[in-house]
Amino acid sequence: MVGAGLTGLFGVGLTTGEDGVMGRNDALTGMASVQKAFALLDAVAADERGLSAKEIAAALNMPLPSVYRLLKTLVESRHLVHLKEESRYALGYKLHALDASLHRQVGTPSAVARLMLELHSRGDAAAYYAVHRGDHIVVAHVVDSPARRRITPMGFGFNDAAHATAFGKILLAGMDPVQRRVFLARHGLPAITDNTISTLEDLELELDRVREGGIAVEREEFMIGSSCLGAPVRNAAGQIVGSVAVSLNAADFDQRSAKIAVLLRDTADKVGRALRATSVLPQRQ
Amino acid sequence: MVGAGLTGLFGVGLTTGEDGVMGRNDALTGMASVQKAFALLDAVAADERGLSAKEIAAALNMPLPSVYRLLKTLVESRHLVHLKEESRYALGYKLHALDASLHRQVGTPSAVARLMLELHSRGDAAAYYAVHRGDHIVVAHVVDSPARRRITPMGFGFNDAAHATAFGKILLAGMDPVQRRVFLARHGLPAITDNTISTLEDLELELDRVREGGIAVEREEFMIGSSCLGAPVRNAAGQIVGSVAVSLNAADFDQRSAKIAVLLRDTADKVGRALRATSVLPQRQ
DNA sequence: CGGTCATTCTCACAAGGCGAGAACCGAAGT
DNA sequence: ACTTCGGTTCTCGCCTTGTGAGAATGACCG
Repeated sequence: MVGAGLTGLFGVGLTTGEDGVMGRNDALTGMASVQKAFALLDAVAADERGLSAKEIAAALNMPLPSVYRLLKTLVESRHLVHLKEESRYALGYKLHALDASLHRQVGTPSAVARLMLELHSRGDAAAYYAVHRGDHIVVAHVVDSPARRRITPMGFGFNDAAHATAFGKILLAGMDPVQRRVFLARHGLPAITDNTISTLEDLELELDRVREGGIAVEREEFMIGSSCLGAPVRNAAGQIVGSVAVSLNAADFDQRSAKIAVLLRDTADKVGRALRATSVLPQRQ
Repeated sequence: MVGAGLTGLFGVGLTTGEDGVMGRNDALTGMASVQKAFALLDAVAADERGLSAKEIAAALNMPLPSVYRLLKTLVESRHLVHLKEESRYALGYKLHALDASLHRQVGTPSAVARLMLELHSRGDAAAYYAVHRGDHIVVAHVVDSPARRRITPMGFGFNDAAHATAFGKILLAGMDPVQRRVFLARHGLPAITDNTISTLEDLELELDRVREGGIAVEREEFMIGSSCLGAPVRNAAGQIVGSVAVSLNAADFDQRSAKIAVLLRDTADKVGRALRATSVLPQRQ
């Protein structure tokens, strides 16, 4: 039972005896040792200060020699570091390099980053830039500041609550009906707050409003106390390839949404132009 | 010869024939499959847009089925994503999560982050916070802005040119002689620019000056056109556990170094106090 | 010098990774 | 509808290589 969360990743080999049948029920993907390596990374990442070899062995319940073998490999490749004086293993700097590459691949051209910075200061609000990537919707760039914090769970990366965010609504509104249906079928419409739109009919109506107004509104549908506005970024063909958004607290929202909407549309247009300029032709959906 | 850089990682199995003896000459660290998984990640990371399975197979020269097996595992663990519509594989969001954990582990308490932000704006310069981690010197936090760019290669993470940076000199000055000798033996004193201190004697003299003045100065020793100032952060026992620094362009440096030095000392003291407050007792060297 | 603890080594076993080839699948092309 | 083609998955023996108990090494503490 100990560490079931982690060892569960393997699906076999725990209770090493296990005599029973346990036929081919394991829909497990191969590369057991690779999976273990990543499970180890996760285990180390989970602790604020890193783990000792013994702790890792316990967490993943593997024998110590195996843990050391993995550790050696991971340290050598700089995905882990060995803090010798405290005999602890912690995450290595290679992971930072990989994250930097990830950011490069998700790709916010510097011109767009500048525009978002401008949006942040002129709009006096946390600013977001979201795009399609594969069949996901991802937040590619965020600009916030201590004074204007972003909505915390809405940082860089994959986002699966498109129906409850302004940028998500923009991108959904731009998808063709089939894709949208597939997308929504995969993600469902979980009710994040009491205000979250959670039926397909309501969502389609909302998306119609978005298409008409050219602006997406989200009122405490993702987080109570925060509301967002978003505008579409279009490629040369007029397809929606991205979205620019800001988040405001509920009070600000009522006072400033009109002005913000103008600013957003302006920014979104400029971003579109910037994208067309940098031949980084953004993938259509 | 193709892709030698990557395949070289394995050290075997390239030219698949290879008949010869090929005894136990490989001082290779174990876990071949794990190494391959990470080599694959690197290969994918290297390309701006990600790679197709076939391209990966070519880059690593492995047979296709093996590549697909690895890909499946990595996609499943979210370290890669499969961009189906372009049949490409690119880096996944798990890498961002790992990097976030790395930042947590390197650990800049938010109080310190605030102080650095303040240093950045009051000093009108890019600000750095560096600490010991294991037997490395790492930049734990950087605050810069379009107006006051950091020195580009000096971002978050492991830094191996301590002798050519202000924060490096501070931390070196605080190490005990034995550790310092070991550290310098490992890293050497590469001449990054014409001004880099590159003999042990000169460096020791410089470190004496640092200890006397309580400030480290670096004048275009790391990058022509940029100079830095650094001050020590001490723990309750008075040991140097970190360093606060700023970079300036050469012109600014001459005009403003006196004022900046005062500001730096002040910030470093406050950081020290903040660290003592948050019981995140920083590891001594 | 007798503990404990972290790390590495040894070695025989067999799990599991390997790779050629074929099969499958969906998307054009004709 | 038939074919072609590229991408992806499956099959199936071979044998590399990962495995784990246990012992050895070595640093450090008392």
